[in-house]
This record gives sequence, C-alpha cells and structure tokens, in this order.
Amino acid sequence: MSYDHKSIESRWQKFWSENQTFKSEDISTDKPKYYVLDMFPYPSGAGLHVGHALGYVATDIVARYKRMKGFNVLHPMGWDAFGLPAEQYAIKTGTHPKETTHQNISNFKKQINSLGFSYDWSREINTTDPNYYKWTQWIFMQLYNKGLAYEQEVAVNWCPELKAVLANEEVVNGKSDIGGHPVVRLPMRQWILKITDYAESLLDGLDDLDWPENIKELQKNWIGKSEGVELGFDIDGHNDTINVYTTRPDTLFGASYMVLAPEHTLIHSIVTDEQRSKVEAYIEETKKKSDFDRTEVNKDKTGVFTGSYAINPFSKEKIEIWIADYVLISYGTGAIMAVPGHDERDWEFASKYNLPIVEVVEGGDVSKAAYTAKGNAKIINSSNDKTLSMDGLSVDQAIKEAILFIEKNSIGKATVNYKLRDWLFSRQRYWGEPFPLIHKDDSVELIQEKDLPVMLPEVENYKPSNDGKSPLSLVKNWVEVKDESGNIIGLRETNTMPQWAGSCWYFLRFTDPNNTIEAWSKERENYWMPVDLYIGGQEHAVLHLLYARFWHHVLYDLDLVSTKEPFKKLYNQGMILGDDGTKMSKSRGNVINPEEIMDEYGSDSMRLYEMFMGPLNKSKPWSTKGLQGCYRFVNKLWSIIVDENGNLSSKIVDNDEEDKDTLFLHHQTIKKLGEDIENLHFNTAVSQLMIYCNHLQKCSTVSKKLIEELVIILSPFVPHLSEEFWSLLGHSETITYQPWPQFDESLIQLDEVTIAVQVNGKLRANINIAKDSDEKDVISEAMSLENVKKFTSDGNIVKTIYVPNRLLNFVVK
RNA sequence: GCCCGGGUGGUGAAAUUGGUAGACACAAGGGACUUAAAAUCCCUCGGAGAUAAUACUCCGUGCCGGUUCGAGUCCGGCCCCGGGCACCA
Repeated sequence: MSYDHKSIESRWQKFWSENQTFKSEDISTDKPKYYVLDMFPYPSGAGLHVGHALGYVATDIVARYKRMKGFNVLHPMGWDAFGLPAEQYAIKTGTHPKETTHQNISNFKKQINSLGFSYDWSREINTTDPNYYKWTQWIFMQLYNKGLAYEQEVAVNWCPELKAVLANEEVVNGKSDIGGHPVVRLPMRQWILKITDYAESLLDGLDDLDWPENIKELQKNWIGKSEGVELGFDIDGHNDTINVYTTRPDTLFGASYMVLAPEHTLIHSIVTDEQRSKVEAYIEETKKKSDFDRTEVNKDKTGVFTGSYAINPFSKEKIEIWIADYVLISYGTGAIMAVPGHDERDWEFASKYNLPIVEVVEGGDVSKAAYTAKGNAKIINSSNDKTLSMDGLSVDQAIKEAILFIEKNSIGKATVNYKLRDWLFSRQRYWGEPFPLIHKDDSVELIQEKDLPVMLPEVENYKPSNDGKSPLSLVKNWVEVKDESGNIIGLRETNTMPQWAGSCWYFLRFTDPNNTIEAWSKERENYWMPVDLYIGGQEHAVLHLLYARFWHHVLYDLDLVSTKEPFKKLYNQGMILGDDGTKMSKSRGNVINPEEIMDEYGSDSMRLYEMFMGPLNKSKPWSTKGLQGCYRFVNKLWSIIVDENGNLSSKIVDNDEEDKDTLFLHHQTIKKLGEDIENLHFNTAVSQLMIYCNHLQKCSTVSKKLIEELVIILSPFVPHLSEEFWSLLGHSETITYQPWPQFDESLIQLDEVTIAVQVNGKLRANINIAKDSDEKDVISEAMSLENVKKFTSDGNIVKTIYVPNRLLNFVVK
C-alpha cells in the first residue's frame, strides 16, 4: 500500500481537534512552563502564504518538542483583524468589515489547521471581538490615567489617498507604508501617546534581551539617544536668548552663525524690518513643502538672514542669525549654532551664503570641506581672555571642559535628546477600536469602567471625509452621549485606535483568554509570562515590537504585569522568495500557494521542506524540486516502517540486538535533533534524519525499540505521519506526550578514529587508529606511511602538533 | 553618508567555532529494472593535471595583505549584494 497523505493527515487533524490534544493546563503545579508564540496574522483575503507557514512550522516544532521534554506548553493563535484592507473592501462593496473579517478568518484557520499545527484553539482570540477590544480600551484608560495620553493640534502625516493620519513609523520616504500613497503635513487635533517618556526605559531594556543584534540595533537607532548640552545665545539688542542643542560644545569657538527652524516662535520678534518680507516669504514657502521635500538630504540648502545677531557665549563675537528649513523644529530646541568648519551641513550652507568658516579642530582643510574628526583630534583657535581656553585639548577633553564652563556660568546644562517622537495614536477610520472618551464642553473624560466596551456602532458609509473626520462622526446617536432623561451630556471621540493597539498586548490575553472580569488574572500572567520564544518577520522591528514593549513597560510600572520585558527570545524568520529568486508577488506570477502544495505532496512534506530549505533566519528561494526531495524522504520512511499491505514492516523485530553502526547513528540523531531544535537549526536536523534513514533503509532488520524512538523524534517535524506510525506500532494514545528519548553518550563514541596527517599544514595521509591512542603510536604509525616519508625526508621535523583523535601535523624545515 | 546582515560547487546549503572544505538535498550525466514510461535502486558529480588505479600532485570559500604549524573561520584594507536609518545638530 502506498503512502496516502490525504487520508492520514485529515484523520489525525480530526483526532487532535476532537481530543483537544494540545490544550494547555492553565497553571501546572508539576510542569515547568514554556510559552512559544507566533506573530498572529492579519487575516487577509489572499489567504495563507508559504512565508507564514515557515515561522509557524518552526514554532510548532519547538512546541511539540517542549511537550515531549515535559513542559506545559502555551502555543496559541489568534487574529489581528482590525485594519485597512477590510475597510477599503467595505468602502468598495458595502460589505461590513466584520463579515469580510469573519470569512477571511475561517479561511485562514482552515489553511492553518491543514498544516497540522499544535495550537490550543480554546485560546483563540480576535482583536475585533468586543470581548477583546473591551480590554484594549481598558489599557488605554490606564495609559490615560498615568498621563501618557494627550490630545493636541499637531502637524500630522495626512495621507489624502487613504484619508487617514499615519504614525511616523508608517511613513516611508514620504509615502504611506501601505499602498505607497503620498503623505503631506497637516495640522489636526489628534490623540498622542507619550512614548518618549519611555525612551530611556525602552533603550535600557534591550540589553538583556535574547534578540537578534540587528533588531536591537534598529530599535536603538530609532530611539536615537544623543548626549549633549543645551545652552543659550543672547540676542544682540534684545532681552531674549536662543536656546540651542549641541553634541559638540568643544567646537563652540567655531560657531560662526546661528540657524532657526522656520517654525521657530522667536523669529517674529527678532526679524528686522529690512528683512521681514524676505523672511515671511521664506516661511510661507516652507509651509508648502512636504515633509519629504524638506528632509531630502541631497537637496540644495536654502535660508534667509533675519537681520539680527547673537553673541557667541565663548568667543563673545557677534554672529548672524538665519532661518533655514534644514533645521527641524521637532528635534532639540528647533535652533542650532552652526559650526561650518566641522559640520558638513553647516559647511555647505556657509559656503553657499558666504558665512565665516572658523577652524577649531586641527587636521583638515576647512576651506575645502568640513573636518569632522572626533575623539583625540586637537582643539585650536579656541581661547578667550574673558571666558575660557581649550587650545591643545582633545575633542573628548574639550567637550567635558566646555560643559563644565557652561554649567558653572549658568549658560546652559547637559541634556539628552532622542530622535523618537511621541506616538500618534488616532486614526480617522471606522474599522478600529473606539476610544473610551467623552468630550464635554472644553474637557475630555474617560468613560466609566463599567460602561466598557465602547461598541463600534453599525454605519452605512465607511468612507472617511476629506477633512479628516472619521466615519463614526456621522453616527449621531452613537456620538451623542445622553443621560437618563435624554439630555446630551457629551460627545464621543470619533477617531479610532491604530492597527497596532490590539497587538500591543494580545500575548497577555492568551494567558487568560476567556476572563470576563479582568483583562488577565495576575496569577496566570505571572505563571506564563514572559514569552519564551517569539518568532516572526523582521518588518515589525520598530513598529509592533517597540509599541508592545512600550505598553508592557507601562503595565509593569503600574504593577499589572510581572516582567518588564514581554519577549525574552525573539527570532526573525527569513523571507521565502519565488523560484526566480525575487520576492513572491502576484505581478511576477511566482507565488506558491501552500494549499496546492499540501494537496499534492501533503503537509508533512511541506513542513519538512520549509525547514530543510536553509537556516530559518535567511532569505531563500522556493524550489518545488527541493520539496519533491523531501517528499521522496517521507516515502522512504514509509517504506521502512510499513509493508505493501499497510501493516508494520516485517523488518521491524522485537530483538534488542543492534549493530554498532545503527546504534551510533541512532543515538547521534537523538542528540543532534535535540540540540538543533533548541538552537533553531532545523535544516541540519532534517539532514541528520535523512542520514539515519538512508542507513536504516539498508538494514535487513531493525529493532522495534529504535523505530519507536525514531518516530518520537520525527513527530515534531512530520506529526501526521508519526501519529500514524505510532498507532501502527500498537499504541492507542497520541504520540504528543511521549517523553523525548535519551541518548547514550558512550554509544556515540567510536572505537576507531580517522586522523588526518599533515606536513606543514597540507594533508598527506589519513590513518585509522584506535580512539585515544597514544601520541607516540600515532606518530610512529604516521611516519611509516610512504606519502608522509616523501614529504618529511627533505628536512628536519622541527615540531609536531597533535590534536587527539583528529589531526597530526609535522612541521618540516 | 551612517548602522546592521551576507558573499562557499551548476543550485539550496554543511563545516563540531582555528584542525581533512563542500555533509544532506536539488539539478545534471551514466547504469539496473521495464515492451515503454513513471516510480524505485546503484554509480559519477569544485577545477586542472597525471595514472592501470576512486595511488598521487597543484589550485580553490568575493579581492589584497597579515597572524598561525594550520584560516571559510581571527586581524587590517578594499569590492559587491541585501536590509535599515538618514539635514537628528
């Protein structure tokens, strides 16, 4: 009988579902816990992608392995279902996003189940379910009460095409991350979360995390901490001072002009009548520019002189004050001291407008380019009788000296700045979580906790308006909040929360998904958190992964969770490319549909192949030929264990006698599989299984005990097939909770080893000799070989290097 | 420009972290079985040379140099590819 993957796989999927095989204990008193999590998907209409499967197979193998190692495993799945596609589909067709979402989820779930994943479906969650978003709103209330949510008129990233405001993280090169539509700056009233309050905390927490270095680096760069000093420059003839932020106070003597951002409020009071019209025209010009145009690095710098002067607090010289859009109002103080000698941007600007360039760090030629060396570079031209002298100091020393002087004379103080901006948290959208907020006259109030959730109302029109009002603003009887006698007491906030809100805490809800009294019980949270292993794509490096950490840090400070960091170990799966080596896309026609693959070859083969393709974190091209190789392997396994009549093969015997080679491979395979799964090196685990099975195929008999252990270690990779084998081997229970077999280290040791014999580092011969032979014996054996003699006879052996059981090297001169 | 990754056969990749480079698989070629095909099984498979020989020699992990008895692995300098950030003072 041939291997019929369809009937085997559907039979065991049904068995697992009916028996709730993978249900975790809420809290186990005798088993240690292991929480292994996938980044839950947005259930798109396109269905499951082979790239989804890659990460899910990896976590499933770990989950199944840990169960066999005696852990109480939490391996849940859910749906991050609020989001634009369902809403855009609703605008086009009038179908309620709820319906689209429902259909997509059931399709996704069907596809996920057909891959044989061991999820505990009793914990399934859906971010659009009021029983879930009730608690998303509740967490927002905690943030609000802690003073971390505020409303402000701000220049926002408005996308006219999507008719929505986007977060900085969602804007890429002046275009929307989703769809690539142009984004412009517009002032709008918005809800903002003070993530900047947690900049330091988020930076600190990274140190102890077992995350890929590049992701940590990405977050570090995004937070963008810089240490410097904020100091005031007096304005000549005014009472005001201009505050600037600099990381190079050592170059203060070289500050030969100043620049204010065009939005800077001081401009109007310092501009001279003579320059006023030019300055105002420039400000107007700036307003018209998109953020993208303004931050384009290679564009020509422009600016206008204000007519006023400031006094350099170190040199006491009068320097011109300009405005220019290369200075950003949103960073530092919105004003800079310009040091053209040692800053490329300032140099470019000074050259264009003929502003003085002063050399204060020795080593370059400031008439040709800015000289930006730091560290030990020497300070020159930096002394003044009235203030201080820094000549001869290194840059590092001068920075310290300058700060000391600045603080002592109350000119300014040492300051830390971050590139991270507060998180714009409202969207003019229907398909998102409503805010638990009511506007009353001039104030805003949270609703009562007992009134949660604020339900998303039914609407007829999902289209946002052109002026940035959410479709919810049209639902009068929802917006108006009335008291018992029908008087309007306030108006609901009509913006909704961004897509990221639901995913900021879903891993907490999985620990206690059906709790109706609280978001999670402290006890269960304490038992399960943190997530031990989190696998997903790299695209969330500064979005979901930073936002979720932010919320978690806040919850920790509020004593609502027991760990500061939510995800102990993070691992990024690589991308699966099309067989042409490019990204899979419909337009290229190189998309592989997992359903077709599973239909033809079975999900066990597909799982195995995705793991065998290469290292989990690397990008690699799909090859259906490669998959067929795994299919061949699976069939080979079948032919070893099952005979033509579908019974257990007669070569499997109850005899315990085994030859050394088989025992060696058997124990080596158990050891290697365990190590490889722990290290997420699934590709080498699969190849070890292939090596072992190639050997077994050649054996005339194999003991049943070995086959049983083999089937157990196979089961995380090919779970359906393994259950089938397990039952053929005479077991009625699932294989899921069989203990992982022990390996015997002594059987992995060979009695005879091959030692490479080198002369001057070049291989000249191999000798087979008893393991742990004396160095003397190895040398005399080696010396007797013709080829060794040939290369050693020309000179004297000056040195002999012996690596036991591995290598012998003669150094001949 | 700055910060991360990464360059190994025709292809996906291994290499116990300084010790026999190319495991395992794909593709290709040859053979067995078959009327034939599929499936399966066996053999060859980095390059060059040499041989009766799968005895042997030389070259080979992006390029150049260094450390070492010995380098894919460590150090210095480049080149190329992928990703991220980018007028952040």
